[in-house]
Amino acid sequence: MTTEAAYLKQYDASRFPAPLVTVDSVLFTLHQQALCVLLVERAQPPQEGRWGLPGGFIDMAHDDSTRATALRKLTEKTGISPAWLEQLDTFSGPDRDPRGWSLTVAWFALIAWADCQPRITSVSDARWVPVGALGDYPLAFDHGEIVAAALRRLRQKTMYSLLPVYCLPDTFTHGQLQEATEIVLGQPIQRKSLIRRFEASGMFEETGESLATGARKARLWRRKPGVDIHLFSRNLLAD
Amino acid sequence: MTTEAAYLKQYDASRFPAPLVTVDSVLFTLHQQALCVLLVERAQPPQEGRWGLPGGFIDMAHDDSTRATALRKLTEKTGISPAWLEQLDTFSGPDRDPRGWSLTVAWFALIAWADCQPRITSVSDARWVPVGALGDYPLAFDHGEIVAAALRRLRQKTMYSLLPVYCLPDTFTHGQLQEATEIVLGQPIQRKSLIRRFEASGMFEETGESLATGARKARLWRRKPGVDIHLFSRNLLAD
DNA sequence: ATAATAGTGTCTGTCAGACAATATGGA
DNA sequence: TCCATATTGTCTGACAGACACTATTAT
Repeated sequence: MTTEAAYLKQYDASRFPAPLVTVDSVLFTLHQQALCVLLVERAQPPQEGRWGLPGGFIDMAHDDSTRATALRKLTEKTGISPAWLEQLDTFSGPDRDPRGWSLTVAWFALIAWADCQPRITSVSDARWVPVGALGDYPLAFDHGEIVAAALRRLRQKTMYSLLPVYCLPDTFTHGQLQEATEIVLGQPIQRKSLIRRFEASGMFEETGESLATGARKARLWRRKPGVDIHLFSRNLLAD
Repeated sequence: MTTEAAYLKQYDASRFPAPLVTVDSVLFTLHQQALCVLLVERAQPPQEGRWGLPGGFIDMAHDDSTRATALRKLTEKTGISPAWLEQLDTFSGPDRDPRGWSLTVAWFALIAWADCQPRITSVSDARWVPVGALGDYPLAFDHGEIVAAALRRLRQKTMYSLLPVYCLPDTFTHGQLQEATEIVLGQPIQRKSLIRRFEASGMFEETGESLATGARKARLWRRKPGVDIHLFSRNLLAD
């Protein structure tokens, strides 16, 4: 038996103290002109009754990675996979969870409201909360900080990509993307600048359909399958 | 006793299986016109004899966060704190470590070669490896992937900030920053563009001294204390 | 003086901001 | 037709790329 094999045979991870590891996600969507985040009411201690991010422990028997854990937990709540999912950061320390030294891997996700609305309303412990109304929800642990970090990431990335499309349904108009972008950034943007980027990105194709929202019909677009997000070399709203 | 307090009293984290958690850092520096990464030869199994990133387990009695773990491990090897330290990503899964389901929090760090060189040469198991020579070093676990991710982060961020200054000594010249930037990006940049950004960043002040490297003396600069890194709204080398 | 490196001036190209002009479709 | 919204045209400004030009210092 090699040294390596002998070592592994006698190795017992449970002999060492380990931090409490969780995976939490900040899932955003857009609904009624507001940026919303998915919160879950905690049914068990610790912090029973407070609101928190959807997440939980890694299921080592089934999860391939913390991404899988995040997806599993989000799918339980929304019924579908988010259109966008990226790792945000980790948050750790001896005091953030009363059970002891803990570490959470935080993920940042986007989804179209229409795609998961039926499931959310049927899950009574989950709720979409407009980010402006977060003050009314006492958040568990350091989840407020995590949401704040996710918001910064979303806003920063919206400056140099068309990330808000991942909050829109499969087909959408320029106007919907403009509205989504303005809600995320919290200020109006130049439609012309957006459309220039939209063309330059190479990410989209026309469906041939069009949508009458108010006056003139607007063309409908979809994301080209298999095409990655385009990052621009300049920011919007550079000031 | 409240429900919460009762719950915490009976809670025993060790009853639940937990992933193996480590903290690893990718520390870069510049030396002899090359971008180098600090590697450590593994003295213990698993993967004894292979090279890996400096890192290890969280010391829950002393580390306030995984940042503290990263700093502690880096300081052991280099003798000083890195000039730049940010979280890179986490890497996790059942197969990346032979001991079982594991998760590593990866940090990305920069330091000036002169600031830690004496210590490194005296620590026989640590070595600066030029990134071009990484092929000669069989890396443990998925540390090759982690280094690749750190390199992408470094190069991307160099496009919209003056991040390579954190690889320079306390005082430095425009020429040294240009050289550092060119080594990181792997291609020449316009000195004029760099100096325009240097001025606009507001991050630096003259020392009053100057340095004769070859011909005309160059002014020496230092980072203004307490001033954060400046992010530009456009990339260099946008193409 | 010459060479070599430091530092400046300035023109061009790209793309975001601004907003005017035109197109379309329903009432 | 008229209005609201969609879409396009085009001018301006900021800033990176390019490169010529001037300044300084060791030899």
